[in-house]
Amino acid sequence: MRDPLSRTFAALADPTRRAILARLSEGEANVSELAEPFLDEMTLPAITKHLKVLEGAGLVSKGRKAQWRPCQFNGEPLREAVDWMEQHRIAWEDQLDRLGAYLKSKHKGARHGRKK
Amino acid sequence: MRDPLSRTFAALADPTRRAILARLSEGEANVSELAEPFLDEMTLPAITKHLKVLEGAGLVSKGRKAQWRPCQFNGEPLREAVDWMEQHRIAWEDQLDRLGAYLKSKHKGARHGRKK
DNA sequence: CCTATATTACACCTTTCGGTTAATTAATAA
DNA sequence: TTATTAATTAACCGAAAGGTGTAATATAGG
Repeated sequence: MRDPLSRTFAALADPTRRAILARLSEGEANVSELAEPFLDEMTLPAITKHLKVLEGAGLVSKGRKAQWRPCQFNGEPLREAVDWMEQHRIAWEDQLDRLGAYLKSKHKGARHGRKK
Repeated sequence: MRDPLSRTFAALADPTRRAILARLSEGEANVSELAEPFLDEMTLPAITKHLKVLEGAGLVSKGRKAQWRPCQFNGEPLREAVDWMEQHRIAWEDQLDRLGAYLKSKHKGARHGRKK
C-alpha cells in the first residue's frame, strides 16, 4: 500500500484500529488508555503496532509528555478518502438515473408506439 | 475482515481495485474489458481475484451473458463507510473548535486578568 | 463434434498482517 | 541508586493477501 489513499483505507480496514480512532475522535489519550479496552483480546505491543499503522496513514499523531505518548486524531486524510467514495457513488447514482430514464422512455415509447 | 465495514475498506485499499470500481462507476463492463488496462502489470486470474474481493464487499455484482460476465458497480456499501468517516471527522473538527475556543478564552483571560 | 473465446479454479510462491513473548528504552519516584 | 511505570523494539509465528502458470469450464458458432 504505497499511495496515501490505499494507506488510509487499509488503516480503516480493521475494527481495532477503527475503535481506537473512534476513541481519539473524542479527545486525546495515551497508549495505555487506548489499549485498555482491548487488553483482554490482545497485548500492548499489538496496540503499538496498530497505532503505528494509523500514524503511517497520518490519522494519528503522537506527542510526548514524560513517559506517556499522548495520541491525537487527525481527520485530514479522511477528506480525500471520502471524496473518492462520494465521487464514484454519485457517478453510480447518475448511471442508475440514466438507466431509469431510459427504461421509462422505452416504456412510454412502447405504449404510444414511438420514442421520447 | 469479517465485518462488512472492514470488508469495504479492505476492498478499497488497493489501487487496482479502485481503478476497476472507477471504471465500473461509468457503466457496466465484462471481465476482459476491466482487465485490459492492467494486462501489462498483471494477468487475468489476478483481475478475477480482485473482482472476487469487490464482490465479497458487495461493491460489484456479476451477471452472465453468454461467455461474458458483465460486472456492475454497486455503491450501496459506500454509504456506511462514508457515514463512519464523516461521523468521526466531524467529531474531530468539533474537538478542534472546542480547543480553539478554549485557547481564545484563555488568551482573553490573560489579557484581562480574568477568565470567561 | 470441434474449436475459439471468456472466465474461473487449482496449486504454488512470496510478502504482508496481526499477533505473541521477552528484552529494552525512557522517565519518574523512592 | 534502585525500583516502577509507560511504551517500544526485536525475533518469531501462522494466516491471509496478491501474484503466477497451468488446467478446467462455459458458451457460441461452424
